[in-house]
Amino acid sequence: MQNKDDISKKPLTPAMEDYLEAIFNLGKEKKVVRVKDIAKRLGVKMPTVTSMLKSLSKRKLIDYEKYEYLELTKKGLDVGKEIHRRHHILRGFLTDILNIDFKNADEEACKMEHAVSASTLDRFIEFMEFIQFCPRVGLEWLKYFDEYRLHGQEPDKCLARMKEFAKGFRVRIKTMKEVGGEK
Amino acid sequence: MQNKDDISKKPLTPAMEDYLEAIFNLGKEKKVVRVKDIAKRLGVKMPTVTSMLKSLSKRKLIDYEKYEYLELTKKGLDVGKEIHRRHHILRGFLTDILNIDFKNADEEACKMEHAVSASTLDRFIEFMEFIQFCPRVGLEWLKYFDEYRLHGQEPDKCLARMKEFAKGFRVRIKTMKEVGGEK
DNA sequence: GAACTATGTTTGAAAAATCTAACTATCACC
DNA sequence: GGTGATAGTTAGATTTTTCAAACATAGTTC
Repeated sequence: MQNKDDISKKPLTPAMEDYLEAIFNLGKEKKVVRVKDIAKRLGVKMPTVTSMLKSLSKRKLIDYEKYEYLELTKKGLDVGKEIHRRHHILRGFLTDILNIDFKNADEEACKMEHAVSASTLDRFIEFMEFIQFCPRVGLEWLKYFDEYRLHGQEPDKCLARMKEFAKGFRVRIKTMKEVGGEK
Repeated sequence: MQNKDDISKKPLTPAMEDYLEAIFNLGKEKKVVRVKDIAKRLGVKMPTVTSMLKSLSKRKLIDYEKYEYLELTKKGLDVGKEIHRRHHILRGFLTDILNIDFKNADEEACKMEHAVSASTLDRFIEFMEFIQFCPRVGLEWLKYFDEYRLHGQEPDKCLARMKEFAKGFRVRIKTMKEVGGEK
C-alpha cells in the first residue's frame, strides 16, 4: 500500500503537462534544456520554472539537481510525448479542417490539449483519417467547405461552385497525413 | 482613469465562467437559484460556492446579499449566456459530427468552452452550418464518416458502402439546426 | 412559538501557480 | 585566476480555488 501523502496517483495539472511538453520539445530542438528556455517558451519567469521543476522532480517526472542539466524520466517522457501528440492532432484539425491560421491554431490547441479526453481525441483522429483515406469524399468535402465559407450559404451554389475548385487542398491533406499517422 | 486595484478589466477565470453558466442554467430551470444547487451542479461544497459568490459580487456579475436570493446582473447574464452558447455549440459538434455520446460530449464541452476563442468558435459554427445548409454534401458526408468508422478504412469501400446508408442522420442534423441557429 | 432540520456562512487552512527582489553559482575572457 | 555577465535559486508574497469544522439563519412542524 501507499503511504498517506503518496503523490504518484494524483492527476497531473494542466500546467505540469505544459512544462513536460515544453521540455520534451526543447529536448528535441537543443542539446540541453535550460531553465531560461522553458521560461521563455511558456511565457513565465525563471523562478516559476525552478519551482515547477521541483514539483516535477518530486513526482519523478524529471531528473533534476539544482544548477545541473535536467532530463525527463521515462514517465515524464511518456507524458511529454502524449501531450505533444495531442497538441499536434488538435492543431492539425484546426488548420486543416477548420482552416484556421497556424499561429492561432497553435495557441488554441495548447489550451484544448488539456480539455480533451483520450477517446475524444481518437474521434478527431478518425475524422481526419477519414478525410485522408476517403479522398473522393473527403477532399471534395473540404473544397465544399471552403467554398461555403467564402461565397455564402445557398445550398444550390454549393454543388455548382464546387466544380471549379480543385487546387490548394493537397497541401492541407499532406500535413494531415503526418498528423493522423503519428498516433 | 481607474484606481490601482480596479478589478473590472481583469479577465474572468474559467471557474468564474463555470459558476456564471451554472447560475444562468439554474435560473432558467428553477424559480430561485440556491447555493446548494450550484454546489451540486458544479461538484463542489457549499462554502466554496459562498466564497465564489463574494468574488462574483465584487466584480458586479451578480447581486448578492447573504442569506438572500441571488441574481445575475446584466454583465453576469451576458457572460453566462455566452458560456452557455459555447457549451452548446461545442457539445453539438462532438455529438453531431464526431458522434460522441451526449454525456461524454457534455463533459468535454465543459472543459473546451474555456479553451476556444470567439473566432475559432465561429469556425465551428460555420462548419456545422455548412453541413446543415449544404445537405447534398453534408449529409452524404456524415454518412460516409459513420461508414468509415464502423467498417474500416479502404477507400474503395467508402463509396460503395455509402449507398446503403441513409437513415439515422436526420436526427443529428435536426439537433444541429438548433445549435447553429442559436447564435 | 419551541424545537428540529435545511440551508448558508465564517474561519482557518491547504495546494497550485505565479511574481519581485535578493542572493548564488557557472562560464568565458582577458 | 580574477572579474563580469549570464543563468539559476531562494525567500517571501499574492491570487485563486478548494475544503472541513464550527457557527448562524431560515423554514417547518407539532
